[in-house]
Amino acid sequence: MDFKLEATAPYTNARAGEITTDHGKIPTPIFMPVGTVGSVKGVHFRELRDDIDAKIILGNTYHLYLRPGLDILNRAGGLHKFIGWERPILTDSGGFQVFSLSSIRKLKEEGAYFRSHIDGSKHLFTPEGVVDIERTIGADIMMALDECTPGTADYTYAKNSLDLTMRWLKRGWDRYKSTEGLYGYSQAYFPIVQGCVYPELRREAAKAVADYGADGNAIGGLAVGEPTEKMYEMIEVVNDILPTDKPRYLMGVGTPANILEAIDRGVDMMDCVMPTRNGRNGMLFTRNGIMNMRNKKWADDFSPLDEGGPSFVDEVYSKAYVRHLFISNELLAMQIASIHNLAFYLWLVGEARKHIIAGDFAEWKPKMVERVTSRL
RNA sequence: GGGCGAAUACCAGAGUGGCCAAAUGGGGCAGACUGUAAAUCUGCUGGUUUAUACCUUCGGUGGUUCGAAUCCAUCUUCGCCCA
Repeated sequence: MDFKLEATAPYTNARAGEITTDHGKIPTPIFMPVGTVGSVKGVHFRELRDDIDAKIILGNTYHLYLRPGLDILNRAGGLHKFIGWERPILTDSGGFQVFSLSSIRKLKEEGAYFRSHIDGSKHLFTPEGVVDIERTIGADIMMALDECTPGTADYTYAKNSLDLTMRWLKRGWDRYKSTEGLYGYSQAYFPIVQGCVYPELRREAAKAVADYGADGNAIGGLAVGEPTEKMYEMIEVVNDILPTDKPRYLMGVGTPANILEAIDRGVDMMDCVMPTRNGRNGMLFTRNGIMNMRNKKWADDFSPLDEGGPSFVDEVYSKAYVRHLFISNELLAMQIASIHNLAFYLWLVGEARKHIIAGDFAEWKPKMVERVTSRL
């Protein structure tokens, strides 16, 4: 994997660049749709590629390990072949499941013990084991196993949690360095900065992570319960230390405004379930603000879903029709919303990139933040 | 013409003397959702600008009772059965 920094916008830390992987190039800043179980929910790959123009998608180690399992993935020749997606894939390590499935997992020094949310069976995720799984999945970018510390953790918890994550990183990194990809292309391994909302922990983590000299570095444990301002502050603290010549990946963030603010602070890659999940639940993000498609006010609004928007669904379907589909609980509603939201997210980071290169990102961003946060 | 049964909030449908402004489901209105156990979850859904408060409601009318959606009489409408 290679990263080329192309431009930095004046008066900000926003950067434009390009990641090169064996499955293609990724312009940055970039938003990565989440396809946890090998599917971006409700969206065909043709739409994802040709309409949304996603450059890279996510898969999840924990979910794919449980289903379909490593044997199937290995025999399929890796996840790309299994799902029919030829562009890059990044896999999360299961670190987020350490957070989100906290009721059915137990952390030990050796790793994270999970009970499967599917059948209750017991599984152990070690830093080394996760690398092996991600090798089998064949992700272009593999994430280190971490503990995604809750944003509300106290200092002692956060410190111990970070220390564990850093010990796990060493073990995962060693496994990564001593193994190779199974399918003939290279795989990168990104360490993750934790440290909750404590600047000194974040700095300590960022320095330690930077020392590995990985192909890219991630910021995790944000947008997990802490105030938004704290999140922005932590991004600044960490990006002050992470190398500028490597991509920075802010994990799991966020709203359109979060994304613009993160880009402003030097983040290059982001992912979030929001465009798909909130889309399925009737929420549309647009250049002009947020729409709840279930609201009565759209019932007789026959204007295009998002006139001049980046996806075909924005023009061919009316607001009234999409509201009708949501009210009727039709599958098509969720598909249209997911396509729209993802296309919008990709459009948004694409615009950010243009303005970074043009040099007027600092003027463009606040106006855009105001627009995307308003409610229609 | 006779017999039986039923009428409850937007719909369906519980409730059969006080704990009933009335279960539950649907529908409706709004909100939440951030490295996906999520096509999910939460609130509201008679009126009174707030309400553990008051007012008006359970087909109509009239009664019994301290008290009625619940008991009685009668009328109306609907359904089924017999002529």
